[in-house]
Amino acid sequence: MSEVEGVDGPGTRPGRPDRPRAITGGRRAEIAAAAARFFAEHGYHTVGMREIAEAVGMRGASLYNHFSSKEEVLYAIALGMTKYPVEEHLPLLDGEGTPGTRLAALLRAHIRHLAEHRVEHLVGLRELTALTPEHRAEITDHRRYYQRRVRDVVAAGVRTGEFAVDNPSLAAVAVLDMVNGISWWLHGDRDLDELVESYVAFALDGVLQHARRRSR
Amino acid sequence: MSEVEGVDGPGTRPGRPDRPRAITGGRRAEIAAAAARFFAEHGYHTVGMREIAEAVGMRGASLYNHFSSKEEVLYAIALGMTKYPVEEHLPLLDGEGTPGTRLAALLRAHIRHLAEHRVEHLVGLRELTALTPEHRAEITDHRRYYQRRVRDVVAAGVRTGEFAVDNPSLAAVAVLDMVNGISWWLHGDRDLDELVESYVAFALDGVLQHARRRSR
DNA sequence: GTCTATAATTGGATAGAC
DNA sequence: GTCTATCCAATTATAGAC
Repeated sequence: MSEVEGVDGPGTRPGRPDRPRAITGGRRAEIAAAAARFFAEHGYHTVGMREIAEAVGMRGASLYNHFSSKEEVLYAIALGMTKYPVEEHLPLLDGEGTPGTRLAALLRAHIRHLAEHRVEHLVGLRELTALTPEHRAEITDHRRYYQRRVRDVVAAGVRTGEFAVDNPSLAAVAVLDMVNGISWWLHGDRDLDELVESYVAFALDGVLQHARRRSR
Repeated sequence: MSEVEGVDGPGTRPGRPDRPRAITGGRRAEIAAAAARFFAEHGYHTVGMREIAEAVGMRGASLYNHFSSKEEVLYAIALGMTKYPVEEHLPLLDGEGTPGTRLAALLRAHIRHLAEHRVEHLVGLRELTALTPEHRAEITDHRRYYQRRVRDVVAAGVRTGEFAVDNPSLAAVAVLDMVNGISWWLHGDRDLDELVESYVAFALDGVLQHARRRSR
C-alpha cells in the first residue's frame, strides 16, 4: 500500500492518474521499504546507497532515478509516519461518541498502523537528526499538531467527567510516548489484538483515570 | 560528577587512587559531556571529532589521548545511562515498604537521573546502532535486566493486591517507555518535582491500576 | 598531553553510454 | 531507467615533533 506519503512522488507517477497505486506500490515504495528495514536495524548513516540498491536488485546509481538524495528517502519514510496519521487518524476524533470512545478509536488505528509499519515508525522517531532542517521542521510540526489534537480530546474527556487527570497536556504526551515506545521492541510473534486492547486500557483506564485514585 | 561509568577510565586515572574524582570530573568526563550535547542535537554521525574537540578547547587529534575512538565516547555515554541505574537505582527495589512504595522510589530516582542527564539519556536510547555489536549487546543486557527487575516488583504488587494488571511484563514495559519518553521533549524551564510526581501517579495510580476499572 | 600534518577509507553523488 | 566508472568531499585515525 502506498499509504506512505511522498513515496509515490512525481518520479514514478504514471500517465493515467487513476492507476491503482495501492496495488503496485511502485519502485519508490519498494526502495523506501527496503531502506527503512536497513535504517531500523543498522541506523541511517551506517547504511549505504549501494546496500539499499542491492536489496531491490539494482545498482547504487540507479536509485537516483527515484530519489534525488539519500536524505529524501528518509524524508519519505518519516513523512509516511507523520503526515499520514494526521490525515487518516485524526478524523476519528471528530466522529460519533464520547471523548473516550473517540480517543480509543484513534489509539487503535495508531497502534495498528505502527505495528504494520514498525520499522518505518522506528526510523521516523529516531533519525530526525539526519533530515535537513526544513524537513525536520515539517515532520516535527505534524507531530506537534497530532499531539495537540490528542491533548484536546483528553481535555474534553475531563470536562465530561469521563477522564480524571490534572494536566491534559502532560497526560497526552505520556500516553503517546507509551504507545510509540512499542516500535522499539515489537516483533512479529505477538497477538496484535491483545496488544492493542492492553494499551488502550493502559491509556483510558489507567493514565487518564489516575487522579481518581490517590493511593500514596 | 563522575557517575557516568567508563568516563573516568584508565586513560586519565591519576597516580593517587584516592583523588576525589567526583570534584574534578576529569578530562574524559568533560569530553563525554560535550559530545553528548552535540550527539543529542545533531546525531552521532553528524558530529565530528573536531567539533567535540573545539568545545573542550583542544584539537581533534588530542581527543585520542582520552578515548581510543569516537565509538568509545558513545559507549561511555551509553554505559552511564544503563550500568549506573542498574547499580544505583535497583537496590531501591530491595528496601523497606510495599512493592508500590519501592517502585515509586525507583521511578523517582530514575526520572531525576534522566532529567539531570537528559542529553546522555537521549543519546543512549537513540544511538545504539552506532555501537560495536559487543558494546551494543552489553548495553542491551543492562536494559533488559533493569526491565526484568521492574516487572518482578510489578508482579509482587499484583500478588499483594496493591496493583491490578493482567500482564505485569507488558505493564512494566509500558511504564518504562512512558517514563523514558520524557528525554525526547524535556527542557529546563519545568518544575521537576511536579513532573516526577505526575509520572509516578501516571504509573502507580494509572497504568498499574488499569484492571480495576473497566469503563468500556 | 597537545600540536601540525597527513594518511586512508568511505560513501554520496554525477557523467555519459546503452 | 539502468548500467559502469569515477569524482569528490568529508572524516576517522595515525605519525611524529614539542
